[in-house]
Amino acid sequence: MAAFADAFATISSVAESRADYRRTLAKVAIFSGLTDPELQFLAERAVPRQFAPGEMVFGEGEPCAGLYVIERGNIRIFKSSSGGREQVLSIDGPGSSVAEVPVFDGGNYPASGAAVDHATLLFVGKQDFQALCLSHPDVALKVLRVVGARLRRLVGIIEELSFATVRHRLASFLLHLAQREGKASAAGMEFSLPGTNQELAAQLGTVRELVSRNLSRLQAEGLLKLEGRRAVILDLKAFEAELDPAE
Amino acid sequence: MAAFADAFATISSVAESRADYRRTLAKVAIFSGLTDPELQFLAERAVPRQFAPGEMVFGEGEPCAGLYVIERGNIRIFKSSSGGREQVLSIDGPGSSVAEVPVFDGGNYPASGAAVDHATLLFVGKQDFQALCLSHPDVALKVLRVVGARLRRLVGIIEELSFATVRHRLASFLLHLAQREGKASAAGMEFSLPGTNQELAAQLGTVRELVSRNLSRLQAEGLLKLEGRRAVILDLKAFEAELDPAE
DNA sequence: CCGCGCCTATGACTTTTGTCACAGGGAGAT
DNA sequence: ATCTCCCTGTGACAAAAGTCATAGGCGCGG
Repeated sequence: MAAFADAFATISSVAESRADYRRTLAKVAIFSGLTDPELQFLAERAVPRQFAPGEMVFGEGEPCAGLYVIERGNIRIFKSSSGGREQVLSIDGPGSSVAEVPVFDGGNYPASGAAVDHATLLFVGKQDFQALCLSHPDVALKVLRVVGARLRRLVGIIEELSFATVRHRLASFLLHLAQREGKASAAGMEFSLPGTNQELAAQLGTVRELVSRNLSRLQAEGLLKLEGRRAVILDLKAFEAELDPAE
Repeated sequence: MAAFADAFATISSVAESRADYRRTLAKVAIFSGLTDPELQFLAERAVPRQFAPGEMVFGEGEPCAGLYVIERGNIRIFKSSSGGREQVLSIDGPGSSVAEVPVFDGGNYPASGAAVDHATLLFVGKQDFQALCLSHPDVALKVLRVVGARLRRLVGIIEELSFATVRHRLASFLLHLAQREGKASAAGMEFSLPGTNQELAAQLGTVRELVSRNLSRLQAEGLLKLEGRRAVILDLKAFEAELDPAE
């Protein structure tokens, strides 16, 4: 009886999950516009996977079996050097897909992926996805749009690494952050720094110490105020001026 | 009579060009596998354009009207900084296509393109190409493969800029060059440096002087021999060893 | 042949970046 | 509480990157 109840619960939770998956998939850019049966087709084949904070989703150089759709949490895509440094390429949140590229060119993962926080992903097999693209040409076009956006971001990173100083990159990062998630307070735009200085450094392509130093310097110059992980941009204009000269 | 002869010559040369275009298009990765009528469709709509060495094909930020297929010559895709520096993203030769990405995401060109030498391109309009992708899903998949390769290259550039020194990048560049176009001579792999030091610097993401200095240094250390624009890698192993430690 | 323009090579210097070492702070576990 | 552990902040230093100025080479047109 207990066994029966367990089995029933499992079946019903599976059915429920599938419906959840379908809802999750429907929200993803590359699958928007698909009909319910098509989503159902994918949902039935999707494999859910849970990740703890910091856990690897895939490693650079590994052969690619399929792509992931983010249901919950955030995934950090990064390169790591033999010296132990990391360079973040992107951080993607719920509704994004990850690793579309290697699915198509047949190569290995060009970079590693790890969960930032506790994350739930749906894995979609390579063959299923390719089949979908062949039967639904507009899906391929949507993937191209998404990959295009990714490519633009990478070009942006190259531009910054090649032309801009760490100070510059930091200022630019903070400004974007403030614009996206900052709240206007009496003093200026207020927001909180994401993650540790180490993680910030990985996104800017530098090391912990330089982030710390440059934050201090911006504060000493009166452009920024820091209180723990809360930051306030005091002089928005000066901050923006920081971006013009050398970019 | 002369007018008639001219007109005839023009007509016949146009017909001939279209056949040429079709042959050119057939060699391009993203169009491989298309049938003759399909190629013909594109060839009839393709617009040929000639470029002098150094001439701009498109500029960063301009709206994108379509993509280019390279018939002859080489195109350099690059970003430029306000300080006058340039960062080369890729150099593509005959049989490659350029600017596929902005065709799909509808955005502007993310970087500039200029002819390296005297170049002949075929311009394919956005709408024609999108229509083709919708009617031939495998074309979209091929585009995805090409774009994927491009993305991988960009990730490689980021990795080098972020983790490797100029010396490192230069050594790596020379090694690749030697492997691709070098001839094994008595002393070692011989090849010629492409373009000026300035152009080399743009590909490595640095400035003229550092290229010059590092070349000298490699020579002083006995790894490399230079005679004008001819270079010989004397110690292949030492050169390869140069790549391991910090990458 | 000479002068001009463009390229290379190189020394001297500045700025930026990165490394190492160490002190202190705060959160959580025992 | 006190002890870890991990994070931050910083000074001192080393290495790399970039700037500026200058000298010299090479090819080309007048």
